[in-house]
Amino acid sequence: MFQLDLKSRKSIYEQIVDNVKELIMTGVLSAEEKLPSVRELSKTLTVNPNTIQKAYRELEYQGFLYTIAGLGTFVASREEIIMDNRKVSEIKNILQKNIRELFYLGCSQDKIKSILNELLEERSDWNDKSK
Amino acid sequence: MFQLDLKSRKSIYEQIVDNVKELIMTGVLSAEEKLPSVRELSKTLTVNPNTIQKAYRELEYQGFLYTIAGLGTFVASREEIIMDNRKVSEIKNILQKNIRELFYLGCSQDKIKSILNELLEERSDWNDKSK
Amino acid sequence: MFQLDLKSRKSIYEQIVDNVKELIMTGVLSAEEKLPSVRELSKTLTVNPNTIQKAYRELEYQGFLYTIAGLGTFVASREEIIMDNRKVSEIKNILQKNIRELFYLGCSQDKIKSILNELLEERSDWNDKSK
Amino acid sequence: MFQLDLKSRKSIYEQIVDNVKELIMTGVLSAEEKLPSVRELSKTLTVNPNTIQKAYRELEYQGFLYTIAGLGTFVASREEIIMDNRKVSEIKNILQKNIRELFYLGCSQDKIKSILNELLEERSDWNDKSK
DNA sequence: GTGGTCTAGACCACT
DNA sequence: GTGGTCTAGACCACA
Repeated sequence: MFQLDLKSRKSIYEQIVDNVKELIMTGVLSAEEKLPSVRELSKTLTVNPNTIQKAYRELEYQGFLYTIAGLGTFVASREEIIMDNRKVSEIKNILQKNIRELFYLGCSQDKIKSILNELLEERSDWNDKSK
Repeated sequence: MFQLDLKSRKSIYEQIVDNVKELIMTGVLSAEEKLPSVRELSKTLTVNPNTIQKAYRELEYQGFLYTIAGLGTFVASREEIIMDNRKVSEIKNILQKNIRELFYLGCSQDKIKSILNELLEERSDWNDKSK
Repeated sequence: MFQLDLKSRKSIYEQIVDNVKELIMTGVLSAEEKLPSVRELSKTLTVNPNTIQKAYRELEYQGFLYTIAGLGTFVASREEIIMDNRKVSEIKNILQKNIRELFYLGCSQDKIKSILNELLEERSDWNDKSK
Repeated sequence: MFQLDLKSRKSIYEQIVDNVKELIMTGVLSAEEKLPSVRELSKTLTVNPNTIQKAYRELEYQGFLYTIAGLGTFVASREEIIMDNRKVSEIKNILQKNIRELFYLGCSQDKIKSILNELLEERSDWNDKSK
């Protein structure tokens, strides 16, 4: 499914959150699909079950997963995710900070534009895949 | 100089790092300018001096500041900051992740484009200021 | 009859209990009426029979249903339900807690009053229906 | 501060959440006030620190507390709490369910009204206290 | 000192 | 089998 980087300063559960989120957002995991059980993924990644559960719960809070106790954990359908304006402006701030940093590192405005366009194109790609 | 948001989940030292970086990148703090001393800023922000110390050290490590013992801490000139390709691609990853999330939250491609353009425009603004 | 919300954090058997209780209390199911058999409801809701069984048992315990072996499960007549003071004060506590929360969430006293009145009115409605 | 009921089917962390919420909503704990540290409360209640932390985190998610790592956990000011309509209608459902049950238990409409009024009055009481 | 993360392993309720 | 809770105890980063 994915691999952990134990050397990263990111905590394990955060890495799991990010990886699962990416799998969902790129369409590798599709709506209503069952995720590996807590114990199963715990074995696969050789990580404590509590850590997996923490990650799954965080993803639930963020609206990406839902859980049926006794049955398992599933990918939420995209319609369930509420267009949260606080979240959007939070992301905007992160983008702003990073674009500034790119500039300060010496990237020209054109280079930055081309980077952003590239990222937008890639978005279209996996958007098509999920069709 | 700037204000801290104690209710943020960001750690205090991280907020200081980000704020100082922003002041430098937007040209509010210009090259060779002296920063407030650790003790001074510690009083201004009513924050533990160790926390300021840690933030300054981090900024030094990232190349934004330099310290002369006995004199103080100063803003490094922009040329000192190496066009670091690892750093650039790291930022690219962050941008990618966040653009994906915007899309997944329900933003249309056009909306995302307009957000990015807005951020690029804003960049031009303070680019002019720093001239 | 009713639908389950698998994405709810409520357990399935609890949802069944609540739904059946509601149907009884609003008069949709009337006294002495036969409920679908465990197997039948299990098919309708595509839910494990054990889960239905557990819900029926709970409703029996609470006094809303009674079972005659070999015949089926039936709605108890309202007189069977004892005016249980412990139960009443328990509900009072729940109401108190939730009214407090409404207030704390920023609802004005008037708004809360109008909400409560609305709920009382609605009560009169289905009270009439059951006549 | 408060006591746990180990016999309750409510989980320990849930009891802590409810108790702290009540203390905040009744004004016993006021805005910006520091809560006992995780370890401290853990000793007071003779409960594992992880359990306390889980409760504090849940309260943070709900907007009642905020945390500064290394400093402690504090009561959020009421203005921070967003009037969440989903939450309000969720509470409305709970109220509805319980009012229905009161009626079904044999309470007259007048008795229910007087109960609700009593609860609204009590609200005014501690509202005054917090002035 | 504070909270944050993680492990190992146990027990419970629900499906 | 599934997730949910809890304990005991360790280690880390931050203030």
